[in-house]
Amino acid sequence: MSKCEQCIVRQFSSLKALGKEELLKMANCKTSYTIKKGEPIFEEGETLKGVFCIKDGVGKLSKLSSNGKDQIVKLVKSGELLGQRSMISEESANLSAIALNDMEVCFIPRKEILGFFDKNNEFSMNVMKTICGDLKEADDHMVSMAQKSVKSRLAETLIYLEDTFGKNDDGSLYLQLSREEIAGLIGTATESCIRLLSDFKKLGYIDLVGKKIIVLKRNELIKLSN
Amino acid sequence: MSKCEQCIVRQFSSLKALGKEELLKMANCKTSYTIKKGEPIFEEGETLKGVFCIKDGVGKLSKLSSNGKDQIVKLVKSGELLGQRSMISEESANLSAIALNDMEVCFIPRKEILGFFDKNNEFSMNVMKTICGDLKEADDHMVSMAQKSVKSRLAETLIYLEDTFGKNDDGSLYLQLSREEIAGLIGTATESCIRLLSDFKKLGYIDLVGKKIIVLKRNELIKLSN
DNA sequence: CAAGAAATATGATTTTTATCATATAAAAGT
DNA sequence: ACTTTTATATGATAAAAATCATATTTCTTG
Repeated sequence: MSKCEQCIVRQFSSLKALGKEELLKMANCKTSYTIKKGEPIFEEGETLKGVFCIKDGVGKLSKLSSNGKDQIVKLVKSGELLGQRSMISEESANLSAIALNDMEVCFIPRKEILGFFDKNNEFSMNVMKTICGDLKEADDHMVSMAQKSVKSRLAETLIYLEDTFGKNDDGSLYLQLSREEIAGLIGTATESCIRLLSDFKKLGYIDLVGKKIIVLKRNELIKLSN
Repeated sequence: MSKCEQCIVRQFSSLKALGKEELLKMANCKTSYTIKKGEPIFEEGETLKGVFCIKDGVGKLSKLSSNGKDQIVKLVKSGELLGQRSMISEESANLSAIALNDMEVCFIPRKEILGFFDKNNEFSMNVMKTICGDLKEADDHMVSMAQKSVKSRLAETLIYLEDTFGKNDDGSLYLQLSREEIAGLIGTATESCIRLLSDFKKLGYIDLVGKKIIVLKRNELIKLSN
């Protein structure tokens, strides 16, 4: 069993507020495991028995719409906690969390987390700030969805993917999503997404090499995203 | 100066967790005032010096999109607190709050609110739960925006307005919004909104009497909203 | 490595939605 | 009460996006 005390990703999450004793106690009751690409950490409607701390990998939080399409609400990466909202609201999960590549996560039981809320005010404040950040993002995302064209949203998303997950040595976006996933992220039909990527390529804004996407003219994409 | 202790709407907000002493102290430092229809409580980008407790009336939280249109993110009514997010995140307001009819609000200074966070754990938990609720709503709203047609969203919104703000004696929706505001709520062009309302009327689902909207076939609207 | 499956790509067409134009009705100011 | 302004309504058209069809490419798996 690895020690939470030495875990680097903890520093990036609300858990950074925990003291030595709390960390030792947490290390004793946590379970860490691997989730394969495409597999769920939890699914919409599920009752969560604790929170998940992402040690490595990237996942998507998505919701199935009544038209059968999967809308990606948020992408999550190492350092983030999943399931906080369900702990606080005492409700089942509103979104499904699915691994986009192989992930390593730690599960921390509900009881432990609620204890931190009670005793550690800094932890509570950190969680609150995270959720407030999520709310701001969600509101902004909503306005984008409602007011911007699919083309703008695609441009915006490519910039977001570059800024958030970085690039490989060959300049391609580190996070490789399928066209369907990109479509789910911007809220459009897969074909429309593919078509617009082709358009961007023809304009010389990006290059497509297999599944890889290389941003060539960042500034043009930024212009389009408004 | 009215006493917070006897204020009914307090019971519906996070402030219900406050004790007698805290209420007396708050009553001393709060300012209550009236906001006329159409006037702002605060605007996007503004630095808030406290939170606003809505005593009476309805307001909209909206954001100006880069295309010049106003997207309504949320409607707020009596009992709700505004500006909590800004207090916690220590950021300027992400949304504008504008009165949809004459409103009465109380302003509670930042310092006072932060004190409650420090000392009153129940209050903190209440605020957290509220924000978690907002986040869930925002996520759901986002999926609607991205995946549903304008027609579905309009039907959904009419049902929401009926359920949330009720009806007048003549059966018309209590909250009278302009067509432009309804359009801002569902994220579409004003003309499209007007046209669809006319369609619904022709189908016999609603009736339009001037600005008033009367829901006639609730079930048909619910069907449409999926 | 070949065959089948899945993902990507592109064309053709339809549906949805926005935009522009203009008419009519309601509200507000003088 | 009448003019001006603003909101609502509707038609015509254009643009955006979805859908259906069908290649082509890439990935799997025996």
